[in-house]
Amino acid sequence: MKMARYEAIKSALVKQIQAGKLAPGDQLPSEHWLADHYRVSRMTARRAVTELVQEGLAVRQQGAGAFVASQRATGSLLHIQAIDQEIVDRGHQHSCRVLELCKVRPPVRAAKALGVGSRQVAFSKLVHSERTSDGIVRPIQLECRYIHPAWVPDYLRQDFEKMTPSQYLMQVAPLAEADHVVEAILPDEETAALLDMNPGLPCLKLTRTTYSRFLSAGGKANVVAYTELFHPGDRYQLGGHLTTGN
Amino acid sequence: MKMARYEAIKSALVKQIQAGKLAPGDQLPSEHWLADHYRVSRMTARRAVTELVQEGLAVRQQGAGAFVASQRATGSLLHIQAIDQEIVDRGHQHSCRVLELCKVRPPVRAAKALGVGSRQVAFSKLVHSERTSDGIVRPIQLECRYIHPAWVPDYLRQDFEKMTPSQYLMQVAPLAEADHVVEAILPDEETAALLDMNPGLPCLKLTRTTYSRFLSAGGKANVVAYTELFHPGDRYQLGGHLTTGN
DNA sequence: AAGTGGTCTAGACCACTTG
DNA sequence: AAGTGGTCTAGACCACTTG
Repeated sequence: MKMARYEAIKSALVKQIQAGKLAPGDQLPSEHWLADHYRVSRMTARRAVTELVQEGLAVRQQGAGAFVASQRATGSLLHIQAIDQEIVDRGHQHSCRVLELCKVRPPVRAAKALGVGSRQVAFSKLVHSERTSDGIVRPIQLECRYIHPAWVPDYLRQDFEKMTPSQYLMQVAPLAEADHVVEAILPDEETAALLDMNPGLPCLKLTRTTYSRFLSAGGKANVVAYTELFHPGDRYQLGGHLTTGN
Repeated sequence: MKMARYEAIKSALVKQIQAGKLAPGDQLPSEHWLADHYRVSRMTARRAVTELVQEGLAVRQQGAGAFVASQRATGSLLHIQAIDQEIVDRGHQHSCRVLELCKVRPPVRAAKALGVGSRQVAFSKLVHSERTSDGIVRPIQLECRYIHPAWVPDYLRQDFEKMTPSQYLMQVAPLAEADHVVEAILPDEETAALLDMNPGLPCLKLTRTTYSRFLSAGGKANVVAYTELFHPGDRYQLGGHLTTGN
């Protein structure tokens, strides 16, 4: 197992950072110096530094140099998946039921996120259920989604029991980004009933604002959807494993 | 504003992917072909492809080629920060109070995560509070942390009102990764009291398992800490913005 | 055997920051 | 003015996958 030369340089630098010889804020050796010192071309030395930057261990500033990144506080990442995917990944069966699919005047928070003022938008309300291997079916997510009208003229004509709104949107408006907010709330009566849960027990609520990869052009907004997702607290948890540092 | 040549190639490829001319699974033009076609060196063509891969739009397979990545389900990421950082970022003041700092026999779930059997481990229990600009101080997080004994012999001698456990651990055992689980729960009486919240109102609970970047060696475990974090549901939400794809 | 990506060279010019 | 990173060239050899 031969180590690439850029990897050797990189791990030498990592070692110095971990040993504290290079403290946060300290300047790394310049790419030219590394190239000389390790007798490699600058492209190779540069790659070592580039990977440190990509891994969040260093930052670069053109004209000035590369510096050891300040230790980030326990910054970690949580991966959020589509609910149907999540259920399938657990080895269970997903199904969903459409409760509403119509035009509505959105609540203020949704109208704000979508930037539609007081115009009407497409709205869908679904319950996603999970069937475990014992055959038990239980609701796991209530999805309330407000769609920017410019983006999805055909949204209201879809059959979301066959293809989830999330899947449909992915096709017509490839998604690039999403904002998420996670909260613990007490469900209102209707939500508790739809999720088949004891009122008084908490809900995990996700609020998602979805953006498209296509840049906004010609009056089309960049925000595609504003979605509120409610989960029974005793039946659903959000899990994630991801690396620290950037 | 001149566009770099690798960026031009990259955006040409992105356009073809978005237009559907290159569908998921299709092979991208080879780096050699791109170099010829755009009259650039292969290093430059390669960089264009490399960035597509890093952005999750393509995957490479040595010897075979690069291929358009399959559209992922709405996978998005949530950034989780250390609480003190989060409070400071909001422009408020952070403080914390140590409730317990001792050795304990950990609960089963913690013992399992740490891999310590029935041995004793270091334990800390803190309340983190936020002081807003109006001078109001309110608890925002209850932190219960179990520490693998092999990793932090001096843990129990620290003054965590000066430096948070998270900051301390970062110094002695540089963190690489963390598992997170997010739940909505009802707090028990003690937790509700410590967080100064109405019992009956929900808590946002984060469970974090922290790993070190240093590989396990000589019997030292790789898991550094198992932590449970409780937040008042009406005062705290987890927010995050991040790109999709990968 | 031919094509592909993975690594690497030994230069070059440029934009930018710093003393 | 000197040093730094940002981009780029025109090659090379290698490891790997595919027909």
